Amino acid sequence: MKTAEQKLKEAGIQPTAQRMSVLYYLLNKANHPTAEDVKVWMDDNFPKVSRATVYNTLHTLVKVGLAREVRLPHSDKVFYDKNVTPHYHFWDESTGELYDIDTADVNIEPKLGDSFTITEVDVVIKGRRNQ
Amino acid sequence: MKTAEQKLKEAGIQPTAQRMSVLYYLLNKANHPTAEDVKVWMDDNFPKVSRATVYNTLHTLVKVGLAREVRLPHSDKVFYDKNVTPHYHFWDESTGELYDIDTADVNIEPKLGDSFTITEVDVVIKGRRNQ
DNA sequence: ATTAGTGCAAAGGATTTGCATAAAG
DNA sequence: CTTTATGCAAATCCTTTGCACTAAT
Repeated sequence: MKTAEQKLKEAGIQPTAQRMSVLYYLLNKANHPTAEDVKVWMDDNFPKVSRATVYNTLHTLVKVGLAREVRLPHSDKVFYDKNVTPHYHFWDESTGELYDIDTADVNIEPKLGDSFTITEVDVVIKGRRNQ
Repeated sequence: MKTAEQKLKEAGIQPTAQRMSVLYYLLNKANHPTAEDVKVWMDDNFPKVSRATVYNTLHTLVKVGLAREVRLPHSDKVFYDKNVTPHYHFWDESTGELYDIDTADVNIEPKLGDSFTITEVDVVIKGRRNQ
């Protein structure tokens, strides 16, 4: 398993201490964190980061393909997703937890006709995880 | 076809001039407007409204079931939808236009297993409208 | 008279920006 | 030394809040 440092190097950006920590958190500790979640974790686990660097870092990770931004129907905040492959989301409305759903687990057949060219399909399923 | 005034009365709220105008715009002129879109239109077509009243009115319309809030993957803003029945959205990424999609036009079969209870499925299809 | 609705200005939360300092190539 | 990254504070954007004023019931 690659380290955050390795991933940053492979992505062609400097593996600074801040970036390594943010990416480590995103990959190993967090579940779809917001920028504020990252900031809070960094404040507890890193000598010192500014909010600007947290935002800069997240944008950089998105730009180099190590993270994705996710906007969800239930919130105005932007969430960051370590899963950069196509997938859907399940949002547990009682806990607020967000789960990834494999595209294979949801069969989707849009019949929109020739006048529409589809480039992407976003799906968010709301509900509850039982028991 | 019912007037905005009739709809407001039937919804059990006072058909004030501001509310009638906002609802008229939403029903007959706008396509998924933001609060700011409403404000701009009101500034051009109504003697005087405050931003607070625009927001209050939109929230009220949502509360009484005459509108719905929509949050989309491409924007941080909240959009208001006159279509309060279940439906999906198509977002034209070259024009920014938003179209409603009938649920019948997208066959969706989630196979999530017994541990998930689904209450709602949100779908946003991105692409281009041809020609 | 009470309640409901409006307007204004101030406050709030999330994110971005400008610029100065620091670190890396 | 030239570029890249970080930090801070101020600014911006969207939305909400508090409170006074006005209009309905």
